[in-house]
Amino acid sequence: MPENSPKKIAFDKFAQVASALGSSKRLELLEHLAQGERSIDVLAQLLGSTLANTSQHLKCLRAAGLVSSSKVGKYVFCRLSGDSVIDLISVLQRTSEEHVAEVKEIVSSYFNKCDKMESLSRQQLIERLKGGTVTILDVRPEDEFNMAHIPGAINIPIKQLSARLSEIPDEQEVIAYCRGAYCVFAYEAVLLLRKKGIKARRLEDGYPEWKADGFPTVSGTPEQLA
Amino acid sequence: MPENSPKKIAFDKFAQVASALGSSKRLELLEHLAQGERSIDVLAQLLGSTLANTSQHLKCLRAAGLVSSSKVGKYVFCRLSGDSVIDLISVLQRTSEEHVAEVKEIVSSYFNKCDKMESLSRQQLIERLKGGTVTILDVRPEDEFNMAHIPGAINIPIKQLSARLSEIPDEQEVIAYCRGAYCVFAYEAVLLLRKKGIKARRLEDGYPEWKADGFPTVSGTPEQLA
DNA sequence: TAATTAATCAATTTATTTCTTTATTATATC
DNA sequence: GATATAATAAAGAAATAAATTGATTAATTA
Repeated sequence: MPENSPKKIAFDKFAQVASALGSSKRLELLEHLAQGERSIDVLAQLLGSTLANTSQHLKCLRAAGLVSSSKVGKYVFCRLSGDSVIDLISVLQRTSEEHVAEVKEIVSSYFNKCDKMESLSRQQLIERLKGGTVTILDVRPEDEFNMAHIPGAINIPIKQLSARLSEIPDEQEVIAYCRGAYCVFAYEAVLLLRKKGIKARRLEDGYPEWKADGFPTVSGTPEQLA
Repeated sequence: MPENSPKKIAFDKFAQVASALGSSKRLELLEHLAQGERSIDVLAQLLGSTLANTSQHLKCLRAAGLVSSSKVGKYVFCRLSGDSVIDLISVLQRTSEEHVAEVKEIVSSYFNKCDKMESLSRQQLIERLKGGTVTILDVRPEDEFNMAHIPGAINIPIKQLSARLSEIPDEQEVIAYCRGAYCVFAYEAVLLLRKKGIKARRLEDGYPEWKADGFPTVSGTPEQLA
């Protein structure tokens, strides 16, 4: 490929974007940002990394165009550059699941172990909702729920779930979701609920994919708890 | 993220797959493989790299599950693990185009310069074909055309195009395609044809995307010219 | 059987990444 | 104005990746 050809320049940029996705830490950052915007400070805490390190990773994501940011007071708030970033991550995950034996193994042995009757697709959930016989359970932390969630969902963070079982309506199947297809919260929730005799299934993806697909969402005041 | 959690393992794998895409050389390899299977020897020549170097890059792509291979005689033939690999690359390119200013700039100033009246989508081409008033021109090298191409297409490699203009039917618009959305062959073909007074446009993608989308293709005997 | 060729392996050098530490800048608060 | 805090920048150490070279392994051909 000629060194200064437009194709070479474009391919180098594609490679830069792919490289930005080539770190599990950055993928985790993107997963958090997919829930809503956050300050770098908070992201660092969520990752359990230093502020400097987190700042560097975000610099890389910004250089790749995947994340944008703006300063408000002394905080820099970061967000995904657009919903297509969620699509990209989603396709990356699905392609990996299809072609990488280890991922396939993890998914089938872990994420679907309790889900022999398969998890529910977004479209299936929509149809169930028309019947009105479903409880949508958002098991993410409260602040993520407050930023935005699926309409009609109730929020019980996974850590409080066993203590707050009484809040779940009787006689209805529960559909649990969390941060994404590979987030374990919803999986754990389904396990717990079934142990308690409650009929429960996992939504196949999480909030970000729901939003990126153009389905309706409810956004609360983004209590940007910095 | 806990070190040995299934999520961490999965994310590490996702990162490995993304990293495999994080090199313009490997992206170029994938582009060639998207046309059909090839021996490592031939791939090395196409890239202008050494055999050892190419072998190493392919090792990386195989480890990421994106490429598979099998030995026939003394040749190792490589191919994409599946059409979803084309989808992944496609989404990577489109997301980059959307969010990276440099790519957007290249695309608009280079790939669309002669295409103010926009390039044709796959679906649009299908509809045009029903009218029967279109010449589909495949400007890839002959061996790539022979491996597989869009039904009804005629093949004139870009290098021979100016000498073989007489083979193009009169009075019909020409739709040119090549290896992908960022391959310059089709662009150059359209430029040349228009200069000669022939009505011509670019297909927005290339052969790989056509195939990955499930549209019909014609596969010739894979003359594996090793 | 010897020689050739495709591919991999192994070792080396060079270049990039990643993470940590320390210093600096900007904003907010005391 | 002094101090605390969020973020970046800069510099260094450790780990990882890339390209080159030479040796090794198969399969083919002479």
